[in-house]
Amino acid sequence: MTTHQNGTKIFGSHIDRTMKIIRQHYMQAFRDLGVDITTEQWVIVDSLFHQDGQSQTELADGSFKNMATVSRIIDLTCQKGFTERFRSESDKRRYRVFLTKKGKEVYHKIKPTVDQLRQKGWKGLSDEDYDDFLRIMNTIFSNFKEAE
Amino acid sequence: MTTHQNGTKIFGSHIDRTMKIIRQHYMQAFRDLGVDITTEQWVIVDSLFHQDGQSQTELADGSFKNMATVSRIIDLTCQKGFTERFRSESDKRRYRVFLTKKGKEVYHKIKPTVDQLRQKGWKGLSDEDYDDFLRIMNTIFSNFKEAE
DNA sequence: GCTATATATTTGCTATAGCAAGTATTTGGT
DNA sequence: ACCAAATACTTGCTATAGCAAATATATAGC
Repeated sequence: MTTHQNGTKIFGSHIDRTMKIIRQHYMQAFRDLGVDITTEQWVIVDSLFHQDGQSQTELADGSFKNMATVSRIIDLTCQKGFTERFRSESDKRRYRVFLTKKGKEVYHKIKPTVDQLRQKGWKGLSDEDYDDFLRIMNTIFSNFKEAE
Repeated sequence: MTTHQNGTKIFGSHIDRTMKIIRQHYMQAFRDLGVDITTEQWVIVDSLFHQDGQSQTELADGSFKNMATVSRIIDLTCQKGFTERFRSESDKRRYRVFLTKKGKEVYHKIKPTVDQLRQKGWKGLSDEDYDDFLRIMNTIFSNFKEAE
């Protein structure tokens, strides 16, 4: 992986490969735990645990996913019995998505492992690094976002 | 997006959303250029431009992709006439993948735009930030990689 | 030279991802 | 109250992604 090239900074490939290995280790950890859930399904379950009854649009915005993608992920979490969909009373276009009892159990089963993975991933890095990390990631994000 | 939570550092979601927006803007730029190519196909074309005749395994390793994924990406770049596959003489299990004339033209057409995107993405960030960025990304990567 | 093992690639399966088009419902303007 | 535009969601299409099993070829150990 070349680091420099006529002054331009290459960042995409580093971000890509880091994201891939994170995903792989999450998947492996969930498999080891014996929970049939993917990382993207976990993101939704985690989001609902902290705020239950979100609409699919809210879930999409919160997880930076496409509405179509969220629609399909929730198809699967519902099939697996982690979530339930109900039409919103006040706006019949919307669903409200809720965690089931099983969904909450899965959350509690997985959460400690997620914390361990986060600590493992950040090992050797400091609080200052975290500030830098957030600033750099948010800057790149905004540089593209603001151009939209 | 919560930044802290009982001391553990959340990094996956930031990396994920940044990677997504990068990909989207690359895709849009390629569409605007009128070139029918995806970001992942671009990665392969770029790699071959710098070292032609790589095997699929080498391309997979260099781009942190799965061999199956690379196999399918190259199916598409061959269909589109950007690349060609030939069986290696010395090892008939392998292919050697080469850029075609069209593939090289596509590279030259796209490269300036890619440089612009890189500069745009890094705007507001310094050379020191780049060192931090590389160190942090590589540390997270290694923290997981070394556990394998 | 044979056989077990390793390597390179493909194919099938499932999931994520984004775009575009379609449906249903709601909202805003008049 | 009515109609146009906006919003929420789904579905079809194509591409990326990883795992596992299958095929073909190469290599190592004997």
